[in-house]
Amino acid sequence: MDESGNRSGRRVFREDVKEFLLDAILGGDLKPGDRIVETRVAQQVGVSQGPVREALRDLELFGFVVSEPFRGTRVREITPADLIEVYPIRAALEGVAARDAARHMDHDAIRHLESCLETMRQAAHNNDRKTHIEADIQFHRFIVLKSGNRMLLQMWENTRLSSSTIVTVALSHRTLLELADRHMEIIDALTRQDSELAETVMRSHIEELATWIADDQVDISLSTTDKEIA
Amino acid sequence: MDESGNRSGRRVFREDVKEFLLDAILGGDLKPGDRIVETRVAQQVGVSQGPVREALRDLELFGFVVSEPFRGTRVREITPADLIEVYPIRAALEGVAARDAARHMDHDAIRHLESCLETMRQAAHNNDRKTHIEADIQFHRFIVLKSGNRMLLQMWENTRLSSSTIVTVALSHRTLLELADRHMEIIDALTRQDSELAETVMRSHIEELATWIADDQVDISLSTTDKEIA
DNA sequence: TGACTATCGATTATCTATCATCGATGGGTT
DNA sequence: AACCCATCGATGATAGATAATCGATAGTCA
Repeated sequence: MDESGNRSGRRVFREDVKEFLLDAILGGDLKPGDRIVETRVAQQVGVSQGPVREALRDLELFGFVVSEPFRGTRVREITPADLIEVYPIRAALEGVAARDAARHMDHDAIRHLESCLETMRQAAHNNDRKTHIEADIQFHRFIVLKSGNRMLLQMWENTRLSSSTIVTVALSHRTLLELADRHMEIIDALTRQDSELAETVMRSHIEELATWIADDQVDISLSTTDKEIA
Repeated sequence: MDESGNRSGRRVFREDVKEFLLDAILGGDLKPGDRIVETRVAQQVGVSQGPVREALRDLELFGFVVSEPFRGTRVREITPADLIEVYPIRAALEGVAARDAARHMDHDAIRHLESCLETMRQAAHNNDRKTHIEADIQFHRFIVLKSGNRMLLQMWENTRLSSSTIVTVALSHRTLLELADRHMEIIDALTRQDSELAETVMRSHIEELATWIADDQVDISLSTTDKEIA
């Protein structure tokens, strides 16, 4: 079965439109607050308005955009207040994921995480924020995958939890190397196959991000240049 | 602002269709495995196919139905394996909700929970499963609401976590009174405004459900009559 | 009798046209 | 100059038509 889950491999246009829009949002072509006009997107992608409406609705439920009936759709502006709400959720979900994953972490799995960490370090060295973020997300996603809980993985992917990593990297004032190296303790906990420790460490790892955002919130209001995301 | 969040109060047809379908699914008119034909629903509700497609997509993302491109939509069959995956998620999320809610539980809030518990007890006495379920959901929803985390509440509502309560009541072999009374310890923990205790108790409350489902799974495969949901 | 293939009906996906809504703007009045 | 209201353009929402897809069925052949 192909990646779209369809036996025949046929895809609906909604998926193409969604990819197009996600690329634009995550790539910076569409910025927070930007209005998304259905008919314009339809023209750009080469489809009719229907699949565009469906794609936008998906993205709305995933938290990437916001809309009101008859008033159009905008790219969601993620505020520090949003992040402060999302981190307890991430901490809880990824804590459970780490707990259940700890029982399935063989040598290859640990090496995969170490590889992600090494990629983060290299990216920090090169000041390559984009690669750093992708490796960070890949690190966390792998742990959720190893938990064996498909519903948890779907929920993790279908919310904008992973996009919060993007904003954290942008908003926090830590160096990329700092952000990379703090993943080491997760690897240690998972290597020990200690479920309880894995959960505790993962929750602390994420809850600390919320503390940083909360502490920096005063700074942010005094300085707007940090809002730019690579 | 009205409940649809729209300033002018205008609603799109998608919401009407969604309510229609949810009523049919939760009310038993549409059973797990039943096929949902877009054009037929459109005719029944009195709208065109477009809003029906949008409503079905929402319900798919919420986990109530499943579909494949070009192959139609069916009501999702919730298996014990599904539940065993959902409970760790519920436990984690509602644990966090209880933790954060514990700081905001004034006297009126405690009384509201006690009222829900009393409704459950009355429903148990009357063998009224539907009212019992509704009060149970209301109980948990209120705690999530009191956490003050809007995103958590939205996530709790936008997944089918609440529908897992429906299935648990049906699948577990406990009496309705047993199911009602086990909420008492949550109220106790919240009354103490003890965040850590509240989280621990809530997680145990939900994780125990998973244990019951896992233990009963052998029984379920031997007896199909229990699959009927009131 | 079983396997294979063509056909058809049901249904989904998409397109186009049109209606409804909202916000911006300009003119008129005070 | 400020305020109010009518109008209009842009855009969202929906209806109806049509194209594409899939599964069931029937016919044919070995």
